[in-house]
Amino acid sequence: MDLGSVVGRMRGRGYKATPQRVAVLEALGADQHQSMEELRGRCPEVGLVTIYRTLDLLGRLGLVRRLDLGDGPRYELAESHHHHLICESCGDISEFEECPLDVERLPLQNSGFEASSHSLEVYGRCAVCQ
Amino acid sequence: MDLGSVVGRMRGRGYKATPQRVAVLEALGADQHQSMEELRGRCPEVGLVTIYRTLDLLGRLGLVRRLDLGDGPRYELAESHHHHLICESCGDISEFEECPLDVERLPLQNSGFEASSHSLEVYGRCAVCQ
DNA sequence: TCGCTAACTGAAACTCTTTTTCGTTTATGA
DNA sequence: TCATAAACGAAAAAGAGTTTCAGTTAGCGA
Repeated sequence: MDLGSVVGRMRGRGYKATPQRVAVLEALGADQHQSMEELRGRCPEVGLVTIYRTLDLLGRLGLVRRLDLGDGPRYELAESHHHHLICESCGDISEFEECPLDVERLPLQNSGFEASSHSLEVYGRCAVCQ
Repeated sequence: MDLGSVVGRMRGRGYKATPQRVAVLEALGADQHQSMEELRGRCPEVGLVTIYRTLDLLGRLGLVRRLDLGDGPRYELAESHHHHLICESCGDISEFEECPLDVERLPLQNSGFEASSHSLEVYGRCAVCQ
């Protein structure tokens, strides 16, 4: 999803496409699963409060996902569905695309639960740390 | 794993099995994925600082797992390996035992990553909220 | 069983992250 | 261009978690 369509989607729902919001979106697009500190560094002209509010808004619009991989919250664009390999030794995070989930084995039929998304993290030791 | 063996394991590593630590362990055993607030309610005689320190110690011993399911951290005994269905509407959390992961499809061979554990959460709407 | 000591506890103070408040500014539609 | 609801940001507040430190205790050895 490109920036233009995101801006259009925001306007369509009655939200203003301010320069600050666009800056946060661009910061989010620059890398995967960034911490607040990293995001701040990518848009230093935007006030801290505004970053928090923008992430909240984008989250409610379904455009941004909030992760918690062990060391504080991280944020990523929701379009990038992937999973994480987290090294418990050095903290490095890498991602993989293919979803190793066997949907048939999810206990959804009997429970009446309707799944909309999921999150999978694999913890262990990366190649460097072994 | 029963309380006795946990106490034995702690002593064996040079840690003392104090009444406070036992109380936290019993509180953990009372329910799944509890918040700090719930744990506090289950062992009100233990100081807040000691609960944090005990959870940290038990985590390092591999006896307790820390979860983050969207609303702050939660804690559970590591012995109970299961996954979570989280209702985004009412916040209810239920768990299921069977692991729907297709290990063959995990990209571990080529990456050199050595997995030791994983965490899977499915988000959606529970039967009641639909 | 007793006493020693390293380990442990908890109240208070502190740090860090996130949220709220409120006066000012601005994107957008008419 | 103008009006105005929405948004911004600085400061203050709230909240979660950590550190400090003086007093207490579990567990070992005698």
